[in-house]
Amino acid sequence: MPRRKRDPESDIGGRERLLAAAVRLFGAKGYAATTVRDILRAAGVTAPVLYYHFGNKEGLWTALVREGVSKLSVAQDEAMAAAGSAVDRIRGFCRAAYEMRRQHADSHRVIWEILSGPPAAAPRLDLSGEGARFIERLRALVQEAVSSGELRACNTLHVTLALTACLDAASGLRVYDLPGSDPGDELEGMMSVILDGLVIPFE
Amino acid sequence: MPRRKRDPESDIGGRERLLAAAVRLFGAKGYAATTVRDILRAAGVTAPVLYYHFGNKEGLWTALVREGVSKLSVAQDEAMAAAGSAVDRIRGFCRAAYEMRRQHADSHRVIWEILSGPPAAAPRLDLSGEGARFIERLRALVQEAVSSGELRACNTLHVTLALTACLDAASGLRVYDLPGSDPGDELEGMMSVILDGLVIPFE
DNA sequence: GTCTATACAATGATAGAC
DNA sequence: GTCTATCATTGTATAGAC
Repeated sequence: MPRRKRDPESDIGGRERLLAAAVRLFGAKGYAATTVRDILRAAGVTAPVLYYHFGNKEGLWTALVREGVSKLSVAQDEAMAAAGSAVDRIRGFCRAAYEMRRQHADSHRVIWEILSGPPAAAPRLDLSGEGARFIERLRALVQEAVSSGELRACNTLHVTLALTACLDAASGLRVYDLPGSDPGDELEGMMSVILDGLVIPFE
Repeated sequence: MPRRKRDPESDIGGRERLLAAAVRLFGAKGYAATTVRDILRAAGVTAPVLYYHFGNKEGLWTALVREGVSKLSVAQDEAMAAAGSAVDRIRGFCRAAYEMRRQHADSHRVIWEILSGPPAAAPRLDLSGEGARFIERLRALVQEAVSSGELRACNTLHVTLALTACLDAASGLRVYDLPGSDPGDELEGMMSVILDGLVIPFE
């Protein structure tokens, strides 16, 4: 029977305590600015617990990123299976990705640091496969909308990249934030700018 | 007559040497991962030079950001004064911003770390004024295109934000980079997706 | 304005008991 | 698996000579 020392109600293991604390701190301060001591204090454990479970600071970071990537990719699978018109599914796909990023904001920021931060700021983890997979999936939906005649002929790659750019902009929480604006509304508006311009008008 | 010790051809002062070295390192590794020792070694000066000119590490960072912001905003002023149709000027404005970011990639990454990086990764410097100014300028061009009848009526804010999102995506050097793709071409393509959809068609 | 030399706190990590 | 205690290294920053 495990000891119960710091948290009377739920006695989760040190491993999980560390992961939970680390994602918050790495998400708020980035890899380099987050110290092992910070994490230990926030998790309420001592140093050997971290080094026993993860080997070192980088091991904890790596475990965290893997966990985050798998969580965020779940939203993709669900959104792909949705019903509705192709354009509706494009919107739903982006919306789902946006909501997932909001819900797991810390995980998203950790991944975002790898993707968009300085090249050598954090341990290098190759996430290009995940990024490419996201693009491919969204592009398939765009292609579907063109094939079905919902959208007019266009460069599907550029449409996909533009949609992704808008999604990333809405997901990034502080860039260009204007007073009294809601990122969710902005995402809807930006998607409309792109998609409405491609809808085949009534003759 | 100043001493000439490390650099036979151009004997610039320690202050400039530090700024040049720091922008490279901060751009490559971010604020926290870049150590004062790194900078000193790269600049070929000793510690007191840094602390004499900038007070501390954060002072050097701050000076660097201010320098970068003013450099990057020059491109805006020039692009605003350009001739051509409103749509051409929108494209030119984004193109100029993109080129400026490429040319001063390190400065851009330093600023980008503040705008899109983890909230507490680097010393907080309020750049919201610069961001808002950029949005306002681009939006004025979009509004002009609508007023002149080049573009159909639309939500100018959302169009502006979408354009900015595409610009930022193309400027971010590693996010979703696909094999054999050129960010400059992608920017052109994404701008076309947005603007061509808004062009008023011939009846 | 720049150097040599150094102070001193914070960092990531480990040994060994339990 | 987790604790106490500690280490070696690296971090930012300064004193004082020139």
